[in-house]
Amino acid sequence: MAEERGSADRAPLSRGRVLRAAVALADASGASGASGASGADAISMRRLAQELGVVPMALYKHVANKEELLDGMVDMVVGEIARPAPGAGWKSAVRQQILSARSVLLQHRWAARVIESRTGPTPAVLAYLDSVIGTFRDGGLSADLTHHVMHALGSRLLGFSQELFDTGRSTPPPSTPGGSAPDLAGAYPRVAEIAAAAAHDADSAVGGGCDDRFEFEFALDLLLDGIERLHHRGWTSASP
Amino acid sequence: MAEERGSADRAPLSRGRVLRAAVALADASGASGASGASGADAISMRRLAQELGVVPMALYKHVANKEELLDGMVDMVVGEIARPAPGAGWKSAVRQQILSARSVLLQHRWAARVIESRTGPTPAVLAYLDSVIGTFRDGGLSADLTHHVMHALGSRLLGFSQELFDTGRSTPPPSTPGGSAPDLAGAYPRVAEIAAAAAHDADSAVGGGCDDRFEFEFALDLLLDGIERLHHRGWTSASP
DNA sequence: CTTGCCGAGTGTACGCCGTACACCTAGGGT
DNA sequence: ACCCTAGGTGTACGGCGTACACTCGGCAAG
Repeated sequence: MAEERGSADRAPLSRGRVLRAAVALADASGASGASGASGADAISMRRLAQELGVVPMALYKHVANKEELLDGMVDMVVGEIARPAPGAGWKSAVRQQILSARSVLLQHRWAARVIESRTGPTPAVLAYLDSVIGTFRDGGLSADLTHHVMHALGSRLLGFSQELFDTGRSTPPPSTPGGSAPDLAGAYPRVAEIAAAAAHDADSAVGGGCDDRFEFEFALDLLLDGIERLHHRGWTSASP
Repeated sequence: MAEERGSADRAPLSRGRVLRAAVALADASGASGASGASGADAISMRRLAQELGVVPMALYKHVANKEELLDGMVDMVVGEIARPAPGAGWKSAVRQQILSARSVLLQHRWAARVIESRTGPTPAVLAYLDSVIGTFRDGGLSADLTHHVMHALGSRLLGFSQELFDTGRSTPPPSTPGGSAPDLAGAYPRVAEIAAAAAHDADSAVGGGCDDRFEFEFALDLLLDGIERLHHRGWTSASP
């Protein structure tokens, strides 16, 4: 069974193989040089079938439809998130867990958009949430507080940045691309001022954007610190 | 010019009319009864053209392509967000502003997904951000802190819930739809426990979901309180 | 060995999508 | 009278997801 030979690999095709190929295809299509859509757009049944050396309809013997394919891809990615080291307190355990989720998302840049497009939870996501909830509960947080805290963290639990526009790359999508740059500084002076504050230390980011990692941890710690305070205060759903 | 008559309105078609019709179409296609996709999926050039009694290609005389159409729709929705009452302090002003943004998003349920799909900022979004930044700065927050705070709030500024899966409606997307319900309670006991805590007070939500408004304000206040504390402490980018 | 089944892979076809391109046509400035 | 142009049209192309009928190979039952 462990025999997959030759150039045109004719391994018998299975749900696992389909899903793995789909993830690989999406990974490989990030910022494609030519001939292909990038990221999530690259995932089409036809393209995936071609990648597997198979006719498109063959895939439907292993996944019900494209939605289920995407669900499977999400589960595959979420399954990559490392489980936390058991020693630390709930706060640093959750922190570490979420940062680990973020690092997985950074390795699969298409995944954020795909996860956003899902309407219901997939098994791996539920298992992940279950584990995070366990960390909170074992840390002593009440079920009540934990419930609201899970909502408050929301997609950040999976490493989402929740940026408004995907960071970096600012200038020309809306108006004239060839014109000068009076737009930002002139029409939106406050935005310009704040954007200028981004140039504080050009250390981690590749190009002109903000320090994404710093921003992510800033927001995360803001939330975790707030949660800790509520916990110490014995917060419940009825409080001033 | 101000004469639009008759049943089959033959007003000359303009960018504004196209955009307005697109927003109306998307609004009307939320939870469609029959014959149509719901929400964001309902927005297709062909469908929109049909709605306007026109051939699809006619639209391209007023918008460059579908991306620009979506940008325009976003601007239209963001433009609906009420400007804040000028009296109050920065904290309640921002709070009120964000809740107002949320109420707009709730009136255009398709908008969240569309905004998420945009890659760059549109003019109305920039103007909105400019206004929020102004509130922070006028409230005395440093440019440095305001910068990070804007990142931390992220899409929540526009009223996004940032839920992991769009809330309510839990059960059957992943596994067998006809089976019993041992899945959740059995396989994910912590999730079940936390979900049970959702049944605290069934007041505001329509059906079985959580109290979305409460969750939203909980998270928002968690962030705003944290921001306030950092501000009072004189936080800067270098601090323990 | 024959027979029949059954599941994996195939081929064709449909309806939808965005949009490039050539065309027409009515209205207005010269 | 002229042509120019802006706005609307018709046709067509390539890509998408997927329904449906099929073929073909291996395998259990007879």
